[in-house]
Amino acid sequence: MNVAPSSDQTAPDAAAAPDAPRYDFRAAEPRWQAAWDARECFRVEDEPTDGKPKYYVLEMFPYPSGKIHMGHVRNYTLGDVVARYKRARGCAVMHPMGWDAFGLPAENAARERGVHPAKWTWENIATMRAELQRMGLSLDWRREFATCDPAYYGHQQKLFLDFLRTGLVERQESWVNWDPVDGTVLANEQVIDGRGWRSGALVEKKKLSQWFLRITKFAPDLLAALDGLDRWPERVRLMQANWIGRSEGARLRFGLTAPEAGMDDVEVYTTRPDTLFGMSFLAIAPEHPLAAAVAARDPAAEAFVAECRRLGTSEAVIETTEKRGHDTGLRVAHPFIEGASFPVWIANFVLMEYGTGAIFGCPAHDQRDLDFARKYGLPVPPVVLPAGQPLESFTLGDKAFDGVGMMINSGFLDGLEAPVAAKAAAIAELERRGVGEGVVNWRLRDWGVSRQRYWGCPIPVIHCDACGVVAVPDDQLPVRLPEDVTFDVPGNPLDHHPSWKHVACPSCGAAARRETDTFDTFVDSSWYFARFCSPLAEQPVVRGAVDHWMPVDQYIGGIEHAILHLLYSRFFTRAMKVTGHIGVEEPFAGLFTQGMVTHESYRDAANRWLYPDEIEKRADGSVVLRESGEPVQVGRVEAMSKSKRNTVDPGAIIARFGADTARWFILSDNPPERDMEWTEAGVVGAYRFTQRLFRLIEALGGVTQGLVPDTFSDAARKLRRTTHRSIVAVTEALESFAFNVAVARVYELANAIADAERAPADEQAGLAWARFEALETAARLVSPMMPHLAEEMYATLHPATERLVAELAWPEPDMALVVAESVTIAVQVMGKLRGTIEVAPGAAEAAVLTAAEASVGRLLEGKRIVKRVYVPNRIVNFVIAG
RNA sequence: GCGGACGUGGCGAAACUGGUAAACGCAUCGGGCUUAAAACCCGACGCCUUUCAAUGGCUUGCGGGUUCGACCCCCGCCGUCCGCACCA
Repeated sequence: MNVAPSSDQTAPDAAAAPDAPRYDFRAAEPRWQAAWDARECFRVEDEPTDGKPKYYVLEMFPYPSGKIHMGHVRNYTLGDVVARYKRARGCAVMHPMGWDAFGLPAENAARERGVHPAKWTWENIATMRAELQRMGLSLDWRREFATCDPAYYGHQQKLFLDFLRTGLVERQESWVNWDPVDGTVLANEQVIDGRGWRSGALVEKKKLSQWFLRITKFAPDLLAALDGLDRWPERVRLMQANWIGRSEGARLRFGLTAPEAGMDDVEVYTTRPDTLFGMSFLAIAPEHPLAAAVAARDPAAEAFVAECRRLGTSEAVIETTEKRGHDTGLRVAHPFIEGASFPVWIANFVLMEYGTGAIFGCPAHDQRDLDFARKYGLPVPPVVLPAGQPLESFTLGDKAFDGVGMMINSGFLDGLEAPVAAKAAAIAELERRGVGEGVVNWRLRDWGVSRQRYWGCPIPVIHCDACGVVAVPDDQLPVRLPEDVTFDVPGNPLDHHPSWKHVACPSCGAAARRETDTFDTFVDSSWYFARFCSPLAEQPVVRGAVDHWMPVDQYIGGIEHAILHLLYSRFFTRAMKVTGHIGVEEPFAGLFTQGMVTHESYRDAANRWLYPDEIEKRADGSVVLRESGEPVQVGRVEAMSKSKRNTVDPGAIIARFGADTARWFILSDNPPERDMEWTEAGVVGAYRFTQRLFRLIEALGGVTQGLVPDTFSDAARKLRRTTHRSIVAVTEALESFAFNVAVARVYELANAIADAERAPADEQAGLAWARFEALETAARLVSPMMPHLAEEMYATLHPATERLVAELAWPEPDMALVVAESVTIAVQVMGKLRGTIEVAPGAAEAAVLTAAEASVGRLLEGKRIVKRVYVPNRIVNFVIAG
């Protein structure tokens, strides 16, 4: 705390003090930002003709929630390093920024504080834009847009209508969380312990007719194409593959022993038809039509179904709730076992959305079924004997067996291997009997995009009693949100609006109603990357521009988007290809997912959360309240969140330490894919380094770079080797996203420069020149990370220059200087390190072995060398006997 | 519950393709500069045994395995975190 830049640093007397030369970020950062602006360093054209290779860097655009947070600082710093580095490498870099501006928080603000969502959003955008600009990001701000602007969402409506005409849109029914008191649909996050967050009312599932984008049409391709995304993290591809969830199994029909409400069988999907002989019951989802039929005549069943409805639609909640069921009294016949029948249960863990909404329960070989069977005392007949286990000793406890084994108690399947061989045999038999067939099933569901909300893009259709659903004609786009809405009544303001929804049918002219639902905000973010290529165009995208810039070469954002946003964007790009808007199928060629920013959390004696600003860390290690000196409990390090008050405001950090310091620290501490802990000590350390680098320049005493000297002292040669090795090392680190390593290499270079400052008098030959070279190199190597300081360093070294580091090419290493003069080889005996030897690089094997043997002679005395392992330039290992 | 990841000194971490574990930074300690403090500069710093010392022993969450050699590959545990379709 106490080493923060103090006010005296900018005070006139301190600035005049000859012994306190300081890099003044407060003056320098705005000055260099203005210089970049004036020279339009970061501008690129929609359809450039300069022949440079294109490189599109994009970070996930922010939701304008109020102020930027540290996650944004991390995200945009990472992207900016890439953008600046690639620019230096000769690419034409497109690096745009915009606003994911529709969403629930704006509506919450309207309801809680009476501020209009548009006003709230645009004010937030203005604040956050200014904050981002203070970070010194190399953005082409001319491309900025917000998704809540009709100039953006009107084009989105056009895309939707194109999808509609192409058969990529469908109306389907689906279940939503319904708050009966607020009369509104709730997001899963708004359902807390089964109750609406605002009203506290018990939430119910309700069926609504909604718009769906047919992402399932592309399921096979979305899965197969994952293989080609070789610059995506493996774990993201895995998560997507699991989400798409291709499975091979069987669909089969179980005949009811007595028909119910006109239904005489139940269709089931299973991935394990081989375990059919281990059936114990059949279970249907509470939303299944058969469940509704039973509930209509059985009050107990109705009560159970109603209770399940209160669970809401969250899969996580459904699957973690205790498994419960209700026996309907109905029975189904077994497809293979003559005369056998099984009870039909309604079960709260069966999902209507997956498969057919009905399963057959085989408790011995499925954990959920086993939990259910144990609870209700249903039989658990085993049909797969684990490989290598004797039949007599095989019993089932609380763990279902789902591994490889041999079929038993299974009629014609006995002796076959489960699951693969037995599965094929079971499907063949189902098909022969005509009661079922082998199918491929997908977990992926169509994408419901209807939201009963105001602050979103209106869905551009009109409902006419005569004509049905009619598309809004293109020339009437955009369908604009009305501004005069009120939030004092529950429900969707668009629906309450006195006039907005009442329109004439475009087809027959009769009185009709606008669709009052708006789009899921994921729609907005599913094509913004394409819009950035021609943000002012009259049509959604311009082929010349998207064909040039797409795909995004490097996309950067949080791991929390690993599935939905990325999958929707991949789908949308494919859909836009079908409708002719774009030529590529994959939007993001390269993906990097960053970790979260975390911080310690603090509470006072009464267990109330405290902001980091409210506490003070004393030298003795105690932590107290700044105001009162009362003790503070230091809690876990966890993700920054408003509720735990463990947030640090980037605006305040930048004001105190400067943008470069914030950028440097956020890059320096961990690998960017990992969570990082924001600490006061870390920022202060980064700040000190900015000053140190600048001091090293001033220590040169205004030397300018003359001709290359004829001779270099050992010290000068050593520094030059470090300089050129640093270029190689930093370049490699930046290329591989190891920014923390790049930072470490810069520290090493700075240490080497400081060492050179202290070289003795007889080592001065060429040393000043070498120091100049090292410092200029340092300025250029840090420029992607600390761009303002880099400019200031460069301008100080070259007082007459007009050039900006932002316009310079990346430094090239002199490889002749990089090669080592000698290498250290580890000498091991039996794999244990026993010594080291110095040899010339590439020395002959025999000579190295002789030297190695001599170096560990004692340990080899009286022993027989069985084997000599020799790895050039690395190790020698002697394996001995006796 | 299902799916995905992560685990190395006091702390954040580094370690190429299986080849000297701990680069670099933070914290701490010692010294210099200073009337003094801060800042700054120099040095030490994985753990253990030992009076000292190292050319000693141990060490990458835990337990096994493969290998001349394992943070890295394989098997089994433990712990922590993220996602689960209407938050963005």
